[in-house]
Amino acid sequence: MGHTMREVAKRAGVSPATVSRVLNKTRYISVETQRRVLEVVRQLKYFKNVHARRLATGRSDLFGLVISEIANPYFPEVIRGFQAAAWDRGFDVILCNTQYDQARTKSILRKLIESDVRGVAVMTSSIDKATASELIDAGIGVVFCNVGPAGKLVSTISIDYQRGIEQAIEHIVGLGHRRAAVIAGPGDNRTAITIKDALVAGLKKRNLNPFPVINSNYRVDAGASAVRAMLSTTDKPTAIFCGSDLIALGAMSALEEAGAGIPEDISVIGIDDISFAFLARPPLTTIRVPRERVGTTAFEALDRMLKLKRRKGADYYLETELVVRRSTATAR
Amino acid sequence: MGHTMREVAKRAGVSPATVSRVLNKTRYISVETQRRVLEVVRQLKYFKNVHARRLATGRSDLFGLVISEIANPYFPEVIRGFQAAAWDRGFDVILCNTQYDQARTKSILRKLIESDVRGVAVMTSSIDKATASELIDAGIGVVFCNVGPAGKLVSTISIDYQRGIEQAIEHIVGLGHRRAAVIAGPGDNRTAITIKDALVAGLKKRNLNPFPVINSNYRVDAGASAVRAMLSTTDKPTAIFCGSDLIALGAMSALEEAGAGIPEDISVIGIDDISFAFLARPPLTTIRVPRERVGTTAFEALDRMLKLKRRKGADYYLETELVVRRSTATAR
DNA sequence: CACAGTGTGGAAAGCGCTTTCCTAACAGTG
DNA sequence: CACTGTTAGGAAAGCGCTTTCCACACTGTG
Repeated sequence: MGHTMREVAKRAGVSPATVSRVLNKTRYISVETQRRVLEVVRQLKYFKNVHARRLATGRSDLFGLVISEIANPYFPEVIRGFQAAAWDRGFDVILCNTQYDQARTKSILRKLIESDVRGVAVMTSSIDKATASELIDAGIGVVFCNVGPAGKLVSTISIDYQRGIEQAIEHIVGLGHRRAAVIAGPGDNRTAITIKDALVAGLKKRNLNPFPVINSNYRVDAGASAVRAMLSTTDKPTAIFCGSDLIALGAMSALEEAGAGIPEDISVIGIDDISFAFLARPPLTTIRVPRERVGTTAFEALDRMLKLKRRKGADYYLETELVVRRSTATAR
Repeated sequence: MGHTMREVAKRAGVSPATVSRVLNKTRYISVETQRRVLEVVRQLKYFKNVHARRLATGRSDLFGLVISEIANPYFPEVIRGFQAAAWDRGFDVILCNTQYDQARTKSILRKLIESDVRGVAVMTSSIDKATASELIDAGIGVVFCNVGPAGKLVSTISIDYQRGIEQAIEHIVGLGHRRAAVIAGPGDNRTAITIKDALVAGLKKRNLNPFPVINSNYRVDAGASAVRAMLSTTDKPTAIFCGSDLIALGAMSALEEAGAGIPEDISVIGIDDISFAFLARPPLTTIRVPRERVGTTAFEALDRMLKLKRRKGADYYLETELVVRRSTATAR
């Protein structure tokens, strides 16, 4: 469709090599020749072909970012962070949603390998160890973000929920609550389990033996149905810890429907601090996860790992912290 | 890094051509030969190189999707729709955020051309006609989604806000409201202007002369400050039309802070029906934009246009409809 | 038996770039 | 003046695939 370098070279009266060198500034070319070449490039509206370039250089400037579902409000900031970090260093990113679908995930992985990406950041638990090793075998750097197995050759980003959860429980205990419930995320999700365990352990440590944990999924209506189930029992909690902000928002809407006041009757705490958390009514008290930094850190982890001659994974930890808003108050 | 087709061919005792044909099912190859080739492919964990392929075939299987900001909740479903449609037909998509930055937009455009994408869907108003024509000159299909100029060689997707807005105004009038305000989106945004004009015209037609329109931006706190300004005047509206759900959510939170009941004192209506609209409290009455269909339609528009030998843009219209929830009620 | 048709596979010419050598011209040095 | 260096640029060999053209071996037909 477009023009080729050879055409540009001919019109400028130079060799393709020279054109390449001018365009990539890869060697000094006399000012006059440069001018001629650039002039022709402008006239012809020439753009170099990235596929040919990648083939010739033998290395790609691509990174993959694998998430589960783009509509999940957890991801946008992560994506932004990752992309920004990659762009800053002249790399491009291929964004892939698994949509929680195994077959699709397989085919995504294949595409990433075929695209010869340098590294991929995996943000979804739907990739298992075997699948990941395909990447590693292909010489591709891998970083798992709060999912999946650590390993000699993969880096990991771990979100330390511990601290935020500690703060949250202290906050709630300090407000005089004695009966707390936990609505956890899906039972097959590593992050959800970690959070649930931390919550339960923390509550037990302070002798607030938690209500039976309710597992839900991350869909927006999951929190709602969990709450409806909870309210149908006689013994009601005065505080609810939710495995994500989405669950918390669902819970809040069900609580309101049931006529329970937040925070007068029941306090609600979420996790993530998605952008809507502070727009909720009342604004949601939540444990903030530094999502944009998850993205940038993931990229940097890859970048660093790939620079090592003897490749070796590293582990990164990111802190969480409690953000107190108005969905929590003294127990009545 | 990986193996090449030649290596596979040698180990399987065939020619590279045969390997290519087996892998792409591009010609019948005897079952026995196929088996041998595939066996070697498995042994070697061979993956074909997509850059070489694209270079050899001379056409790419890539489409570009240009949005402004991935954290804007309007986009995720659009992206999902576009990606899904592309994947279904074996194409890949390059997702680009302009972040409202001109320089960045320039460089994105260049990258898309260099990547030899077949078409690009533009969902942000930060690309002007001149820039778009660079794409067209490069033989790339272009579709504008509710932004930018129509033209001989570009297709457009237009969201028909008219109908939804009609319904919304009727709804509000039917509830007995006589004093309505409009908080519009940014004044330099084509969509925002369209919506504002339609709202104002509709209100005037029914003799509800609207309050002075307040322009805001799409940031989440814009609605809030608009409301604060509005409430400081003596004459208060009983209904507020917001240029987007985000603005509406901001408005609601400011109204609550100011002690105004929704919907008892003031009804609020948004536009978009983002996924959080129904989680708001009260759940937001809003004009739904079929976002996923915007994405799929955009892709189909490109696909169709590119199939024409004599390329020619077409225009597509997508309907909106009112979704009544609980943020609107009879005027008091 | 000659011939066309068909089914299976190989040879080789690119695709549009990058990059390694080379070369020619010129300047600087002892 | 012979030499070494340096500087600006060209020739050409790929990068790893696809695809056209060709060839060979069969089969079936008149």
